[in-house]
Amino acid sequence: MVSEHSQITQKVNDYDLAATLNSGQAFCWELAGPGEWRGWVDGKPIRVQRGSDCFRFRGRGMEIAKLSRYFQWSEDLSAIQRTFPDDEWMREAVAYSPGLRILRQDPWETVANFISSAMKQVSQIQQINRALRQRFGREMEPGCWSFPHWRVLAQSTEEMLRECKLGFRAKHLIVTARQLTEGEVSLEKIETMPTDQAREELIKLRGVGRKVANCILLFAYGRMDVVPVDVWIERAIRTLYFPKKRKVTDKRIREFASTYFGPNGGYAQQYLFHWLRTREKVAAVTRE
DNA sequence: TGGCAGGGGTTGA
DNA sequence: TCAACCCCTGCC
Repeated sequence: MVSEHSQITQKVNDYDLAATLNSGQAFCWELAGPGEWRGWVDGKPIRVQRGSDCFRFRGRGMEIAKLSRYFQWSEDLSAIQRTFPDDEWMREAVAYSPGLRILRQDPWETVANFISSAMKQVSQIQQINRALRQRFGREMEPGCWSFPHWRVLAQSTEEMLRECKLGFRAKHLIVTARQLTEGEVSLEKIETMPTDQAREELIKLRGVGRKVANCILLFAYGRMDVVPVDVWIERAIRTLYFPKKRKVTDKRIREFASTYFGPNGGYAQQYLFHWLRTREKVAAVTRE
């Protein structure tokens, strides 16, 4: 028996859905219509639309607890923002998209996405996510394929993964899928580990280095103090916070990132990242 | 239309 | 510390 589509309306405050879904943390969302997004929560295809003070969800078998955990609308955003450093750049980044949130995503899909992300742009990571679903996932609704379990990818071949536009990352993803299948690393156990230990554990996975591990900790395990330093954040820290110093080592940048932005540094980083990326796009479009 | 540089990172020497 | 990895995109 196929359950019917249902609808859930949830009141939300301070939530910029577009910025949140489009800020390089999740790769399974696409615009389905004006203000309506199509994507996945808890392995189920859903649609979400922003009303004036609410979200309207449509889908089959949705659970409010799962939606709440994924979208994190209960987090007190202004309390989080109050922990950010009070400087000109942070103020500008927060003012640019004040309702930007950090989602709580499925660990495995986050691992796979960020292994795929090495030297890739957001749109390309989205393409890979889609290709993996179509090639290896289950069709839950016409045109909607679930993200494949690691056991499925572990049984595939590097060649098959390369057909999903993974390039040299295909090797990394298939080895990681096999490591998980063999129980070499447990994504479930990481949930309760202290952050440093969790990071070491994630780095055991092939294709996961420090930056990718930090993304996984922030976007899948809710470790809000973890700041992934990618080239955007590195560039931002160099130009915004060390404008006069010529030689600032990478180590110094990482140390600065992990202390300066405070107990919710990962959140702060996401505001800077989104502001820099889209501001540049806006500048490119409006350039005379 | 085609050639070319370069990219949100990791690995292994 | 640095080249190699693969391929898509944007630019000329």
